[in-house]
Amino acid sequence: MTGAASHHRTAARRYHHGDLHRVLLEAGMELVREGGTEAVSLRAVARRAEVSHAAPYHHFRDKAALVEALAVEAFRIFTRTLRGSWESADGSPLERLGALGTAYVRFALDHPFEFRLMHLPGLRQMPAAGGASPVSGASAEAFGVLVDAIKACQEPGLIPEGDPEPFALTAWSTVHGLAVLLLDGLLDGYPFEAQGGELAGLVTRTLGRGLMSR
Amino acid sequence: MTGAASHHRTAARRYHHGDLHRVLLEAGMELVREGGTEAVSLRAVARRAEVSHAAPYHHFRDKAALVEALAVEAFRIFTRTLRGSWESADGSPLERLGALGTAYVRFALDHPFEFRLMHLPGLRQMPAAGGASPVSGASAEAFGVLVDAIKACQEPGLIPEGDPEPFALTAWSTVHGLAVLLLDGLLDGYPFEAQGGELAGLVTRTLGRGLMSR
DNA sequence: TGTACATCAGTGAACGCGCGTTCACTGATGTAC
DNA sequence: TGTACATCAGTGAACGCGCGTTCACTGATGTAC
Repeated sequence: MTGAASHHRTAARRYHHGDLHRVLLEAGMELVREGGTEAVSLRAVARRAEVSHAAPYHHFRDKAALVEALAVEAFRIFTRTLRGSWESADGSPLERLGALGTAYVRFALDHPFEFRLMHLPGLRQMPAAGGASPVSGASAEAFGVLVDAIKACQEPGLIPEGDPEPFALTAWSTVHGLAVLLLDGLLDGYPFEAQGGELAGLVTRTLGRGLMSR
Repeated sequence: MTGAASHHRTAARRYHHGDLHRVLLEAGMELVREGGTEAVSLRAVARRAEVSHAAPYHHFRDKAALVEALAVEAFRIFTRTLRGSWESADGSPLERLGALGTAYVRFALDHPFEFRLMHLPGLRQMPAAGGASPVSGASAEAFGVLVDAIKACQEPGLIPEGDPEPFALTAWSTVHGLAVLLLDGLLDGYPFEAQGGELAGLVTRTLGRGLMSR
């Protein structure tokens, strides 16, 4: 058994990797999960993928491009989680909206590094080919889940009619703020620090009352 | 006029600086305002203060200590701004609470780098001498302004009685979330992007209704 | 008021580090004929 | 089915960079007597 072969259970190592792009992204996400965005460097990613440190340049223009791709990836996972939570929630649309908000906060607490990656400063100034950055598109899709939930509440009259986006924005701000404050540890010192679920319930109930009573 | 003297209008340069600690903090805050937290390094701060790059070690144990001190400084400015806004606001306590929320968002938009500095990940794990980190203390004071505002609303019955902290937390989450989303540029693509004031008004009105109607 | 001396707060050289990026190269792959 | 050749996707050495931190040093300051 050669050294190279021992690194790869399924296939002998080939000079041309085959799917290095994919492997690099996965290595990057692993690094993010383990050590946050700070742990991501082109060299570290290459190391993790067991490839020379210059190889990634055949797949990403520069470091920023890799980070951007990772952020898009994180947003996709996030959106899928949110959508799953909305679809599997029971009760009235308003109750399901509450479950969605709780899922938002829970995701942030369960995947803090991915969540922070999605909100890395400067991520949106990337000069994309067309106009809007891929990250903007990915985050817009996550927001879409929220907007749909608001619409579902409006249909039976649980939330007043009209443009759903202002409502969605308010809801988004609230759960996002709670998630960030929890992640920051800004709420560590308070007696009601029943992290996650309880706080999220409290906050979303208040939010729900505000949304209902126009 | 010697070179050294031309750098200092008021006094000739002395070997012992006199107040280097203060000057280093100010240089650090300047760097933050100009280029964000990423622009802060011990060497850059020393350069800005016109001092050798080893000098800061007589005033800060290491880089983390400097960043921590800068974050505390930023929180102090922030708290002062919030308190000023609450004290100078007109109208009912609920209206003044709305003004406070708007001031929160406005601060974030006006001082994005300082705001981000206050919420740098990892800032709170600093091992302080006693127990709680100085940053935690500084942020608790900012939160105190919000709690006091909630109490002022409870007194005339505008918000239900009881522990004010859950209410304050909800309000905090909402304005903090809005501020962060705006700063992230997550709201750039939407038609209602009347940045700051309008969005803040919209969100705080919904929040206010939620707080009132227990 | 003067002097000796400890302490404080600077200086500048040096260390090692990991990083992003470039470059000439080479092995593997796919295609035209 | 072969063969020539262009292209693709790797390799490994090298570059320069700024950084945090340490160290021996030195000038300035303050205090005891």
